[in-house]
Amino acid sequence: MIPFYKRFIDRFPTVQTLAETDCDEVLRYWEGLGYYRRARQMHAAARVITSEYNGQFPTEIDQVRALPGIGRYTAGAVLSIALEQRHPILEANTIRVFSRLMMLRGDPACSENRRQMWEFSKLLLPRRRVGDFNQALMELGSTVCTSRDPTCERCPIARICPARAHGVQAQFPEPTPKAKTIAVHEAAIVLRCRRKILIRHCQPGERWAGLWDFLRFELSSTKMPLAETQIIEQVAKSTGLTITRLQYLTTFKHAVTRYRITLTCHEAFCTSSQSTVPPLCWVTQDQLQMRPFSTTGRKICELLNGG
DNA sequence: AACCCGGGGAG
DNA sequence: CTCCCAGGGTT
Repeated sequence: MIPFYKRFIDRFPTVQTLAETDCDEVLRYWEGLGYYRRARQMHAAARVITSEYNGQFPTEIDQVRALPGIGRYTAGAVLSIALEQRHPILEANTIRVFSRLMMLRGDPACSENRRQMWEFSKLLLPRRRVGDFNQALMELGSTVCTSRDPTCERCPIARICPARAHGVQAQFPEPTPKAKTIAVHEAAIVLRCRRKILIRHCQPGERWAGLWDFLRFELSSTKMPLAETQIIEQVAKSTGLTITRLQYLTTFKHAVTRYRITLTCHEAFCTSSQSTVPPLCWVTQDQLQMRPFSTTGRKICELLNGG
């Protein structure tokens, strides 16, 4: 994380720098971190701060919360830590601490329990050093009041913890019922024409919006040659281009939220590059490194470069 | 209120 | 492999 942070701050030292940069460039510096929406939202927020607040980060909680990508937690954290304003926070670490201090039954993620924990966090809030207090709560959850095997012997508030008093700290927080995983098969196609490769700008609402990707489709079957037939059809349908040769490259497995994706990568060739319009774009192999890709997209780029 | 998003580190 | 993570937005 630290190298990413340093590189990012070096390139975008101020809100103004961030605001005047293309989103593509910002995403390139974010590439590999995941949560790409956050990069786009931070970029959008920088533009709001420049246009609406004369480049000065707002100090009213409602103004801060109205910024793209900033919700109740982030607004409270920024204003309490940076400006010593008296706002509570609630996030993964403090949820765990509170679930033990409150002996909270049921899924801590459910809305009623969330509401109760926000109320609890308000009650706990000190009059002074709110920022330190909020950070200390998170640090306590991160280093002492841990998810598995909390070290209560080292906990500064063990004496007021009812879960500890009853010796039931291991029963909290109760596990969130987890959605079962779904197996998905996808195909990525590196489509070549002369010296160019076809890539696609992922659109708003799609996964990896704002990033670039190779042609990618969901497959109903991985059985050859049925998959090949699907690929040829899908390429024709989405680009109007006709594949003259299709070759298997490799297979990646990766997980996205509850999906377990098996991605089979192919190389394909066509003789005409006509009638391809945005969001499609033909680029040379060298130009691939200028564009932000998801991690799987970048793996395919590395494959092409002989990685 | 339910659901969506990404990837890496730890165990 | 599973669990976990300094959440917010959309529907």
